[in-house]
Amino acid sequence: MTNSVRVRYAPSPTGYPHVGNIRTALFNWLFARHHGGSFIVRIEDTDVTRKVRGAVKGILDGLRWLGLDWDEGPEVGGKYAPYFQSQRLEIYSETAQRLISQGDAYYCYCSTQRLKEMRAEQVGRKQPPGYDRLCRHLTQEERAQKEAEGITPVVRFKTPLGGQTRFNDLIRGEVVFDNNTLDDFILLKSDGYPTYHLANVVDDHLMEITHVLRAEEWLSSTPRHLLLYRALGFEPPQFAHLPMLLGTDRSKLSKRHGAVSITEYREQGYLPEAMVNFLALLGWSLDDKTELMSREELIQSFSLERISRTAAIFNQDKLNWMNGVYIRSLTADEFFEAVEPYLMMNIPAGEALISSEEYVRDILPLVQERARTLAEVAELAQFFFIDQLDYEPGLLIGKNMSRQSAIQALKAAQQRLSQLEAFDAGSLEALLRPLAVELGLKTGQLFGTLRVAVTGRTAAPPLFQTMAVLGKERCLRRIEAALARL
RNA sequence: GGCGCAUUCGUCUAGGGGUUUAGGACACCUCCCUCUCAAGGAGGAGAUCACCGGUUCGAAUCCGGUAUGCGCUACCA
Repeated sequence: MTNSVRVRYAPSPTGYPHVGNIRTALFNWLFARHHGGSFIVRIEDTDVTRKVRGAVKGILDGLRWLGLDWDEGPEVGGKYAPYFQSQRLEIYSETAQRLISQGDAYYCYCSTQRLKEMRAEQVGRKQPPGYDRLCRHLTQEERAQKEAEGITPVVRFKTPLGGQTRFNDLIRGEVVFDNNTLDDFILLKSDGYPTYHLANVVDDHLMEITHVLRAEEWLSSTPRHLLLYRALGFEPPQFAHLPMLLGTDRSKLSKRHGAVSITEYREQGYLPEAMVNFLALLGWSLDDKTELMSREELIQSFSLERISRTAAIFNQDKLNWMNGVYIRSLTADEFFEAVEPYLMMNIPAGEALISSEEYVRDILPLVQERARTLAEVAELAQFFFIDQLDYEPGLLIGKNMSRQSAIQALKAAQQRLSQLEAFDAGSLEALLRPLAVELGLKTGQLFGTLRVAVTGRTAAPPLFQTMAVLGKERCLRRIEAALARL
């Protein structure tokens, strides 16, 4: 297949995998899969000072968790290896050398101190800050002089002084920049590492990337990249700048908006399918109503044309809703599998799981439709796992009930229940409903009192099923304990 | 400050000159179901389509300007 689509996800391992970043990965992946192309992961570890240990693993684990498999990249290798930019340093410095000898780049010896002062002065004069090109015209002697002083230079690109750079963004349409608003940006840092601009352009070319789908924050850098492609004689890929993801206050999504790392969402018990579905809808839509879509459906219907141009706010409420939908759609076995690790993290639930998986499996259907996250499950089912219920005794006395009537109700229930042979939901209902009438209570009153006695809560799964799962022993003991509290 | 991008219910969005009294979803409210909570069902409220001009018989949709927001303006990506 010729002209096959090749896209890449190029994260920088400077922290944990941010959902905004992962959304970019998702769009790239969907685009590649939709077109039967290749999805490549390339680690852009060119900033030694910001490198974070374990970040690469976090990113890859995040992709794996969401089911975003890559055709080339770390662990799987590929024709264009290596896929870590820190292992491709020679390529970049050779390219920089070539640019210098072509006259498209030059050494710059300016100190960070001078650069800082220059910028401060420019800002003070309300001038746009930017490199003043001092070293662009250094003579041979001046350069030799600087070298003799032992200054390690950086390499800067000779940005054309005039003209315009334009391109057709696949999402935003034609974008035009005047070259004179661009300064002579750095290609190679003094530590020998390339900047994003150089490494990105070189690798996208070498790895034969056909489409660059990246966040909007890169839009302003695109003319620099285009200028580089031209100087290098490379044919540029197509660009598509994705809308950004914002926090609830419309600023760039960050820590203070809550969870931002995909790892955190995983820990909180969001299902990967829900996460993929939700993230896909942030900046992309199929039509005016379709919202619930599987990975396959997303792949099939994904297209660049339907990506929106406006930044999107990450709506946690909607994610919660969607995750609940996905949780409810799970079969009993799938739900058990999914929730098991979360139960193990909760001490009483974990112990129950170890001592009787059957018991836990009986409990799960009662909480499945009430949980929005897997982490919530242990909390919702907590009363199934502990013996000492902790609740306000007053809760046993329902609306329009007296302490006396609550005691009377519990005693009567205790008495009847102890004689009940078949302790299943149907039998319990057949026994308890008439009992309410007998006691002159509304069903809601009797059941409410029993619910608190048996679960310690006013909101819980349906009473009869709950009691059936708890079993006769436990129910009677809890009623006894409730009586003691009144 | 300069440059760039954007602007439809609180939020995600549909819509791209007449089919729109601007549709859907989340959240919110009411009712139904009901032993509570969920889930489900039926409704409701919520957007003068940022603003001002222009083009047109007709504009949320096209054009211009303004405002606002965001991004870039690093030997960070």
